[in-house]
Amino acid sequence: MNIRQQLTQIVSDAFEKAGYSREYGNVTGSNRPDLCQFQCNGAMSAAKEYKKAPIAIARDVAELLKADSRFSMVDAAAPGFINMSLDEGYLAGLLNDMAADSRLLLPEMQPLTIVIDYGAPNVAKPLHVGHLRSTIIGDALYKLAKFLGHRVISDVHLGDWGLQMGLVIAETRRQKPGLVYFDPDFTGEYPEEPPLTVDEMNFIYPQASARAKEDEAFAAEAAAATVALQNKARGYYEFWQQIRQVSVDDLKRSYDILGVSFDYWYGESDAAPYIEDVLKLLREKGLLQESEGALIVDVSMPEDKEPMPPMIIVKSDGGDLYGTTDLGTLLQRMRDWNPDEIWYVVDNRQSFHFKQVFRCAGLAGIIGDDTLCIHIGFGTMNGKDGKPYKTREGGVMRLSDLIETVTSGAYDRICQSDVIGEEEEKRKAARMVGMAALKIGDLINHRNKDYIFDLDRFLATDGKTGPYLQYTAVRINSVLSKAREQSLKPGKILPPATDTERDLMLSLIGVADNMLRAFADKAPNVICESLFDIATVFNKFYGETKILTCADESRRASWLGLLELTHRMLIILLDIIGVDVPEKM
RNA sequence: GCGCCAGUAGCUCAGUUGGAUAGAGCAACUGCCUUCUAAGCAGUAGGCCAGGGGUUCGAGUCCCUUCUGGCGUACCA
Repeated sequence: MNIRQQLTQIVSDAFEKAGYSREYGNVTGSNRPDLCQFQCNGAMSAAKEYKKAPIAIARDVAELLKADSRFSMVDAAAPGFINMSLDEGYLAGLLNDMAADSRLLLPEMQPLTIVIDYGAPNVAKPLHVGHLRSTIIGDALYKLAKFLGHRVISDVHLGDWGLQMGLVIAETRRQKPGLVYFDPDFTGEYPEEPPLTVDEMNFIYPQASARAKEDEAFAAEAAAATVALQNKARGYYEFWQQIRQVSVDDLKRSYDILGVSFDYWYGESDAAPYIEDVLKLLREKGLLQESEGALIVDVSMPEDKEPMPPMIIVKSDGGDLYGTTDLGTLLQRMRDWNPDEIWYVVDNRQSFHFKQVFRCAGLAGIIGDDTLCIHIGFGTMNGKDGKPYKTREGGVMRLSDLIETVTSGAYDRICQSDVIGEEEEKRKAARMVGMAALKIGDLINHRNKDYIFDLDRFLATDGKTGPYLQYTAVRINSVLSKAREQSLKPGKILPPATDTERDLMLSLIGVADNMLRAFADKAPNVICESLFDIATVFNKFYGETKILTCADESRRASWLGLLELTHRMLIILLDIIGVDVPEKM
């Protein structure tokens, strides 16, 4: 059990012993660090039930807690706070326990099977800055859930089966009509060479998209090509396989640089074999209706103030929609993995879509009551004008360009100091620092809100940034390796010698609780806050304390032990966020 | 029209589920490197938590309402 849970249990016991319900014993971190380390506000809530002054209840409970040697101080404060601080020997003991426990004193949890869907980067379109969010938020949640002991399955879930594919097919046919894929009389083997390079594809898609907007006939061609593809028409399907592969290879390179990997590279197209069954289920339940030539499902619920528009399952031209493939994918996931939870890490703008899909899946019995589908939405990246981010030229910024900018900024900064000599090591560190700046710059924001994309902030190296966290870890590492050179060994952690050291210890024992909170809220920014909390206190401690030259041997060993634990906590948390730490910087 | 999300320091953002004196970073100003990495530390200044009502011992947080912004709202994803 982590510290907050332990304290909650102790205080709950005291409430019970004093004759009150134990449900009032919840302990939280202190709002007034000048008064105490932990507090319980339950006496004030209990006052109503027991028709008694809150301060009297607080005193009853505090009186019992005072006898507990784990506290150095317990006090009842007006109007009814119970303030507590830990005995320093007990605190040191907790840290030693934590240092010995690979799970950081986290409670045993029932392991869940969780599927994470990263919401469809599109085939044939390069990754742009908007894709950064779903990738790194999803990756952080993936790693967090794994650390907590859950079984997690990630699926990049490519957008490879919708209209965008039809657009590329139609536009390519227009530009390169000679390709064998478009010859209906062709009966031979299709070539092994891909018909398009990534760059050609990245060029063709925007053209197609623009043309479809102004040319109705072309738009119809693209829609027809989409349906043909979904029916696996010969030629189209082989063409699609080729460009999908080219695109996936390119995406894999980008994700490699981001340091993100997926368990499955499924896409919408992999849902195709399940769509028959989805339609069958919907029909059996009598949910499918015809309307204006399309097949729809009414997903309204009595609690809606306004009836929700129906979900379109099959378009009037026979094509499948995003929602249809999502239902198919859901069926696949239930059959293959039977997950407890499915998390969709997708832009907030799609919340309506997911509401429809989840409702429809529930009605059709694709998912049962014991499977929880959650849309983990996030806000859009806006420019300084508050509108969706555009480059100076007016286009979307490609992710690879952003990474390049940030990395070269980090490289310049590294070259300003001389801690790294070798060129190759400089470049390696620059990649790590640049990536840290990028990831922390994004994840520090609460995921749900839109935020201002400010390149300068991503390039900043001081303040609340990724490089600050890395620098803190590098400093600790530097002391520890100097200690090793001098054969100084870390030892048992002793009760704190200074206020700052105590603050550092309190930050460290709070990590487990922060992880649980981050998990409950699906909020990586909580992990970031925990990191900055530790790093800030540590840097203060570092400035105040001469560690290696300390004459008292057991004190020095204790500090080295504390440094090791601090370093380990930083690394664990940074690893969840997806940030590596260089040797030097 | 209806629905969802948001409005907190000059700027960018936190705010532990209703607690005590609302916190960081940036920008500005003042100090600290012959001593374990100064990408650091200490300090100063900066607030009608969009406005108005309500709920209660207690509201940035919950309810109602107005204003402002973003997004969505049957055949894109």
